[in-house]
Amino acid sequence: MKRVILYSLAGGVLLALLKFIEYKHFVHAYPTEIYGGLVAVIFSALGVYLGLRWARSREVVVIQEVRVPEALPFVLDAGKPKELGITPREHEILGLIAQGMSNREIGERLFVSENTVKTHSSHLFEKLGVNRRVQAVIKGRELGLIP
Amino acid sequence: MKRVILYSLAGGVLLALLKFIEYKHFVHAYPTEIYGGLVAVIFSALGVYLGLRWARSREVVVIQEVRVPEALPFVLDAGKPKELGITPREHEILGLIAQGMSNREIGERLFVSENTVKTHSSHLFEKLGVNRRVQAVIKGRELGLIP
DNA sequence: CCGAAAATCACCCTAAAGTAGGACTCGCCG
DNA sequence: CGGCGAGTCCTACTTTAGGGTGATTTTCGG
Repeated sequence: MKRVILYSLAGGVLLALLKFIEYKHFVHAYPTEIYGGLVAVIFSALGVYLGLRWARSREVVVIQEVRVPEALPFVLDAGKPKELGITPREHEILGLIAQGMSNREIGERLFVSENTVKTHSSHLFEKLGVNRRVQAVIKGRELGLIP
Repeated sequence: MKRVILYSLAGGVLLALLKFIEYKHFVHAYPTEIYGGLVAVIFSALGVYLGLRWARSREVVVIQEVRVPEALPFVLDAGKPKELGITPREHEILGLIAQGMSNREIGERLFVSENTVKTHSSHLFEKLGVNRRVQAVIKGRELGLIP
């Protein structure tokens, strides 16, 4: 609102200035049309400037809305693993892979050897039809196996 | 550009109209100040309208990017990479990694050698503070670098 | 035009991941 | 009881990733 008042004042000053100039030089030398055209051009420019200003400040608000990320609720479909023949252990390991853990870390977490994790993940990849862990994560997410 | 021309024409017509009115009624009855003030007001309004129009069309694009949180394929936050010092190429490679591609596949896609892809991904991992590609995908998603 | 950043590629080495096959245990079910 | 699925673990091998260093070329802003 401050801004509006300021601009209004500026417009008034400009208007007064033009009026002053008018009486001193213009009106006596040039026809009224030119004076009118001049005023029109100047105030059009001013108006456009004001319009852009206002809109820009509004745009900031929009960007604020951008910051809100959608938190789509993950519905863990308990039936999905069964359909694909994925065992609970394989499902569990998929979850840990999706968290960026290495096979060794997963083994330590589950108290099994790295080889076991490899076996499980191999079976998992086969069932998901992939051959890399990133792909497994993508596929698992698509199938609703992991959030 | 079409829009600008159209608005210019409209402005011209309005000016002509005012000029016409002026000679018929106004000038003989009221002082020039009032005429000037009228022109100023009208063109200020016109200018504000134009300014808002232009800006609004820009605004709408932003909003539309926001309103599609689920099905956005490659609409990414263009500001984020800069904050983290991530180059366009690194950003691009992050996207391909997130699609489950191997370094070799990425190299073939981008017509560069596998070594180059490795170099980029190493720098990328360093900037993201990770050391595995799955973690890079997670981090990238958290930071809004990838959908 | 210079210099910094970016992009490209190479080489070497290690670690991690993935593939293939076999083997053992355990619990469950017909 | 015998077989089956699940889980565990192994060896051996190949491929993929990742780390480090160094070099050249492009690109771009001052």
